[in-house]
Amino acid sequence: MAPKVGHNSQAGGVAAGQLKAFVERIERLEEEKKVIADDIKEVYAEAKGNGFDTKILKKAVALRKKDPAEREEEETILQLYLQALGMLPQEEDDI
Amino acid sequence: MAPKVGHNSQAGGVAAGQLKAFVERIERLEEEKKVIADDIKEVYAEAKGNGFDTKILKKAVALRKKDPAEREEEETILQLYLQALGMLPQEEDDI
Amino acid sequence: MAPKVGHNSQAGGVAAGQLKAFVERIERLEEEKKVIADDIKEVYAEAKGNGFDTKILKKAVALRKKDPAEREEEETILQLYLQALGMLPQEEDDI
Amino acid sequence: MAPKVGHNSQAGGVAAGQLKAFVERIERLEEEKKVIADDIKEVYAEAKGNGFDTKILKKAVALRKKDPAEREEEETILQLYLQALGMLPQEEDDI
DNA sequence: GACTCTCCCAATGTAC
DNA sequence: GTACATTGGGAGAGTC
Repeated sequence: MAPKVGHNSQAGGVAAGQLKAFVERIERLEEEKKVIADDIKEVYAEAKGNGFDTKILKKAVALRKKDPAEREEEETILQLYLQALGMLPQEEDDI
Repeated sequence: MAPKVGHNSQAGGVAAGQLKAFVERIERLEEEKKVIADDIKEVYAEAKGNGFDTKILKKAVALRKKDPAEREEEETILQLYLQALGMLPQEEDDI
Repeated sequence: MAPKVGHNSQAGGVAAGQLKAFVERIERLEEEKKVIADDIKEVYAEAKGNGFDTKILKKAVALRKKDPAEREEEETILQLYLQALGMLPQEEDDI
Repeated sequence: MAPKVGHNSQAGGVAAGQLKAFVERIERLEEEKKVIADDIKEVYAEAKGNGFDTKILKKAVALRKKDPAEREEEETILQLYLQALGMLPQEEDDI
């Protein structure tokens, strides 16, 4: 007789039915995700069509996600580093 | 007199209202996307909890997206290369 | 009196000299890295010019890095999954 | 008689010797690249040990690569956007 | 109290 | 050149 395996058999030790279920859930979700990703692209394209700079727009969106305090902190340190590296117009009050 | 700017003024040349609208649409969509991405992670975690190997599961999902013919083709060429590099158990019909 | 700062002064609390040294070391190394990365691209291009498939060649190189045993293991599990998903030509010994 | 193939035989249509040569060149270069990448990490680690903020240090290094004029331009536009989004301390001269 | 282990983010590398 | 996916590193929590 052939191996007695049901529709949820574990042929080779793998629960095929369960695996399929997982894979299908993942695929469904990934599809949804792709739709949304495309929507986002569309918005950027539309913004671009209205004269906005996509690259910088993305930066602005990214900055919005950050905690303002933390952002401030980082910016301050960055300015210090840039200054130390001579990458900023010299400090006027030191002249 | 202060610059005469309306609610959709272009202070500094930027249409603030329009920009905000774009940014908010993007943020809303990104939120949705994040929710789904989290859902996907959950499914993988659940699969892992059921004994499946996450990394390999991802590979399987990726393979499913590919055209079978193309996949076959690639696999064939890869086997050729691996053989040429001596990375395969020797060809039996050559022994 | 003005702050007494030497050539390694910590204007703003940052040791400028030290920072510059770090940055310059990093930049030098990144340059070297870029040169090598370009060399690698050239080799792939040359291989392509000799009829090899770049994409698959990269896969072969990647596989070479892996421990053979581990690779075998992963491949085995993947096959199990693919079989459970009905993505493999049917098992002959089950027919 | 066995297939008459020389040391550079094209068993299966693949020039094994040539392929090996390419792969070995690539691997050698990738090794070198890895060494340098590790060196870079070390420098960052050392900088961190000296009190520098790695994340921001990376930003500074990245900024250095950019053309100053372009950088300035981008920064200006970004500020416009942030202002339009109300993410900047309000313009004093407008109060 | 330290150490491991896991989870998350960032960064690199790859595919389109 | 851009966008995705994967990998590696860092941080944080739980355990011994």
